[in-house]
Amino acid sequence: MPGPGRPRGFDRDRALTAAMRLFWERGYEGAAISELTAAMGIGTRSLYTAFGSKEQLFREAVALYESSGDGTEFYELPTGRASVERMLRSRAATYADPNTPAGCMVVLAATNVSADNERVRAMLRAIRVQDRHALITRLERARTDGEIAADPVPVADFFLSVLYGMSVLARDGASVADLTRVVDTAMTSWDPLTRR
Amino acid sequence: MPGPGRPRGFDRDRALTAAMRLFWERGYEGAAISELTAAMGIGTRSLYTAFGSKEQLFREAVALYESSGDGTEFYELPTGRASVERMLRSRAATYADPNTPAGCMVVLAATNVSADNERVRAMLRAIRVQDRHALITRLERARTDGEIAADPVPVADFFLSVLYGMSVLARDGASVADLTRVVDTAMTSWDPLTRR
DNA sequence: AAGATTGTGCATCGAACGTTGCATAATTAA
DNA sequence: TTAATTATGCAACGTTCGATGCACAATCTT
Repeated sequence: MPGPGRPRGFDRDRALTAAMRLFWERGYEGAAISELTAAMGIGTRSLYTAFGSKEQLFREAVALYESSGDGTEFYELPTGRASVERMLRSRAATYADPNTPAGCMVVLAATNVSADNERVRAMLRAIRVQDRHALITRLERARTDGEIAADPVPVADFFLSVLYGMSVLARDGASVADLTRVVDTAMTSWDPLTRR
Repeated sequence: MPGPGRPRGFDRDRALTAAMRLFWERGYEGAAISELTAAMGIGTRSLYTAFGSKEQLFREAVALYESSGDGTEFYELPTGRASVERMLRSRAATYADPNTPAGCMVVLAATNVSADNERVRAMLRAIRVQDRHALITRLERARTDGEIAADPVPVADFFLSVLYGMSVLARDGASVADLTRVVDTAMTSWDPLTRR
């Protein structure tokens, strides 16, 4: 259903994917419009007609990033331990995947930003906070199930810390095998959590 | 020993400290020269006369940052466990100190940069790699001492991951108490490392 | 065929970026 | 006192940033 008007001369989804990759690699401010248009294979005017502004393009890119990766389906696994472990291993594999930029876009793309773009930074933080609460919720269930005895909040923060740190390690060149071993070590912390 | 010429009209160390704080908070590219001069209380020309360029100012700021925090003296503690634990607790306290910007400058100030400033990013990564090898060296000693049985490299990467992740948690608002609990949990991974 | 609507290329906008030239001020050395 | 040397304020540099005005192209609707 094209509607009236001249049809778009490029594939919007492919262009958005290219923008996502560049934002992922360079961060919000590190990716210039001129670089984005080059990567997307379109002109400046087409970018603004199709996406509105750099910030709106970034928001769409983040939404695509989130919908591309595995969501929160690991949290439906029967045990808290399996949920956390699956989450960490899945992320480790994508963070160090040589076919995509290293690390997590939500963690890295706006860690430090100029005063003008604080909104962008706050947006990514909101996603992290939301993900944190999803993890806390899963760990609370693990406690009511009698699987762990510890307070879920610090446990969640511990595994989040490992998760976030893996993004930096990946940026510094860590392989999937390297990150997998990090997860192995992190999971040895699980058993002590079962005891009060 | 002033030497010839008009004397500098400001305290160079205090100005550098102010620059360090702004770089720490906003990152290399996020801190504009105009903001730096405002924070340092000097004019543009004085900044360039005294420090040469933005990149040189940043390098001095990083050097100051490194010399300000505690160095690697925890690695001289008798056990590997005490070394690692002291390092993590010390960093946790500074990362969430309300009197300074949250997190670690070396981790956060150049995680994503534009193509022009890749050198700055590489410089901070070099520091991280160097710190990583200091930790690996300490853990190798722990193994030869018979304190741990595991391979030191993945163990180092695990604790580094926790460390790096704490910077992100601190940026998202974690308190010293929060990070301390993260360290508590991380240290429960130590005992399993002693067994093969 | 005519009108309405939307996309694209070109040129360019104002603002901010990091940086510098120049005249002048303030000091030491001769 | 004079010369040499360094610091500062002012104004501006060239470049890049994100964003836009406008003419024209290409489609749907009537």
